[in-house]
Amino acid sequence: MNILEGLNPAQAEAVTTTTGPVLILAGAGSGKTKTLTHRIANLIANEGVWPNRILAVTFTNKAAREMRHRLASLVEADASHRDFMPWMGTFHGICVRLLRIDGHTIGVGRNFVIYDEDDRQALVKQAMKQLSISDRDIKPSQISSAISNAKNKLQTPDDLKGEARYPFQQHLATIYDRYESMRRDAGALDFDDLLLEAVRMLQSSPELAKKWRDHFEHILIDEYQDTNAAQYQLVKILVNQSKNICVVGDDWQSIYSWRGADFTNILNFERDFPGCHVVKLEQNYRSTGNILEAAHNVIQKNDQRSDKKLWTSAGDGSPVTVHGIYDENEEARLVAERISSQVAIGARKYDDFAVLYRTNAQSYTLERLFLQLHIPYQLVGGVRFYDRKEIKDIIAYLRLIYQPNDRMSFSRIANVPTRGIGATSMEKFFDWQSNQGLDIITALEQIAMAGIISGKARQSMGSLAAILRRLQSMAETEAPANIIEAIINDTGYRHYIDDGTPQADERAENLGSLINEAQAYASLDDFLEEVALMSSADTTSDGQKVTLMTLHAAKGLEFPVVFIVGMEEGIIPHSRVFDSPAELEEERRLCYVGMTRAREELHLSYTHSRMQFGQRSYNPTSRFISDMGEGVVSTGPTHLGGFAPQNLPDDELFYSDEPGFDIGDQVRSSMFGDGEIVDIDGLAVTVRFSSGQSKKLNTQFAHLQKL
DNA sequence: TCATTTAACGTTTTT
DNA sequence: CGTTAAATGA
Repeated sequence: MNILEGLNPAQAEAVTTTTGPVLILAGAGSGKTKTLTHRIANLIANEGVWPNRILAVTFTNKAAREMRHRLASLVEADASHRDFMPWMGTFHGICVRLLRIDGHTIGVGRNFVIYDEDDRQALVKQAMKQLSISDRDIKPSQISSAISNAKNKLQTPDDLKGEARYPFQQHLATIYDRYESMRRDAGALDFDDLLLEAVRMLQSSPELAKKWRDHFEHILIDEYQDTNAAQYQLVKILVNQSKNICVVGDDWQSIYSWRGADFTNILNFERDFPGCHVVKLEQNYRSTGNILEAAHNVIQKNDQRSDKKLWTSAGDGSPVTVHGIYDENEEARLVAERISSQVAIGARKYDDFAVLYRTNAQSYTLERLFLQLHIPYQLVGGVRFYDRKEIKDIIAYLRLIYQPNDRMSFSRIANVPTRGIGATSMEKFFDWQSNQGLDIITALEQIAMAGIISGKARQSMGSLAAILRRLQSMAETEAPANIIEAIINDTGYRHYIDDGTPQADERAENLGSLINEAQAYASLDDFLEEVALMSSADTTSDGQKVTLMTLHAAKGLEFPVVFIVGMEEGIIPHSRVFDSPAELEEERRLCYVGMTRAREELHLSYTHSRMQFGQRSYNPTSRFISDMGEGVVSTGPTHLGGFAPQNLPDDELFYSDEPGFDIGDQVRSSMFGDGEIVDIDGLAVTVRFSSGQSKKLNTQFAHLQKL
């Protein structure tokens, strides 16, 4: 049996300890996916566990897909039952499956649609309108994320109402409540509901909980450090008497606390499952010694962390390089030239490189230059394929056919392509529809006869109803790809996007790709689910291209050469975390994750100045740079020819931390009038002006005059 | 009702 | 700076 071959002793121990709780503390690059895959293979091939009785949770769909492939090739040798695969997927995906099977017990219909971030925010907006709460004082986006937070902590509107102490919280609870009833009426679940409702379902019925507890003999969870309260609760419910639960994770790589993830879940695993078997994977197979050492030195500065020391037998390798650059354009140029020259001499291929950054906005400069220099690149994240307008429109049609109560989707497509159904007609329609208690398609059919709505709109609604009804019956027999084609043709959408602009072709192409994607799915619910749960990390890498992505998106990946750009205070660590020690530690972990993606070369850069918010800003070098230690770091070129800083006046080249102001100084600004300095933070001063408002200003730009 | 213009606004990270 | 949402006029 080759399943145990090629594993080191710690990995083998993790694979062969098949009963009872197991905690695998796996450092970066220690072969954790391999261990997990082999563990599953071993359970199936050597322990005789029925694959269907195994639940394996991964962080992304891509990870699940990869694991499935590796598992297939491992087990294939003696596994005749290829169709039988373990339950594999993300928490969200698993919950969808559970809810489709048993959701009806708590009133969740089988054909629910899944709302994404945009849908949720749009619905919040509608809820606020209904409650006549102005979106000037309270931002829908703020409410939307607050609702998400509440759901991740399993809090209901009533829970919030109970502890509401400020007007905002009361409003929040009210809007949340209305949002929930509107969402239910639409037959929809949002992202967080998938977890929340699955937990609620299992908690509501002891028999149901027992059914699934008995079903899953083995549970494995990857990236356990990034589980949130709802996911944790789900795990606790599903683990049965024999406690065959195996979690893998690394608290040093926990970077999703802003999404409700709680890495103390992994630190407390031993407490939750007493007597658990702990395996530490500390041998790193990915990076060279210098990279590992520098990354280690950065993470050491955190207080909230477990103790471990990764090691490698790979040798020191080249030192980590640090480049101080003039501005973000020069930074992009440095990266581009490094890549081009290495590819030109045949030392590397384009897909050996990854450029990592903290915020998506930073990709812009890189993209522009890469396009100019004809460097092929692939952007992970950013504007997702499924976020494009034309794609979302078609998806909305599909959703409406699938779930004819989905108002959100109907609102989106009612007048797309334009058919003369305006805001007033829509309002009348919704009023009438909810009074009659009909689903949207039926209501459309009947409103034409009711004489509520006049002229053109009335006629349009009638013909739209006919089209939708026909598509709906089609959906019972036809594959998703055919339905999409029918939508594009029958609704006049194809003609609608062909508006003569240069983007018309691109849109048509996108629709073609959508049909292609859909070919892979046999049923509408599978396709809609896949679309809804698709993540940016799930974009398949294709061909010889440099990869551009955020540090977050890089989790779990590796590249021979990694650039991390924007190593500046305010970017990494991000300025929004400065007053929170816990969040600062997360930034440090994020930096650690980025650094440990590199196999052979790691290049870091920071700039003297950078355009942010359309303003030039001057950020000090990131504190993480000085934490890396001197032995492993070599300082690279600090500028490139042509745009060298020495061409510039001295006073723009260097700045001191002393802005020449003190707290309490009276100053005059040409923009805001007179005021008093109330706070100083490096080059930024906060001024309270006589008008009453406070402003944070950069002393280099504001031209404040001392009085 | 729709298209064009104008204003505001936002940038952390995403299943 | 660049994008999207509201406002305005036709």
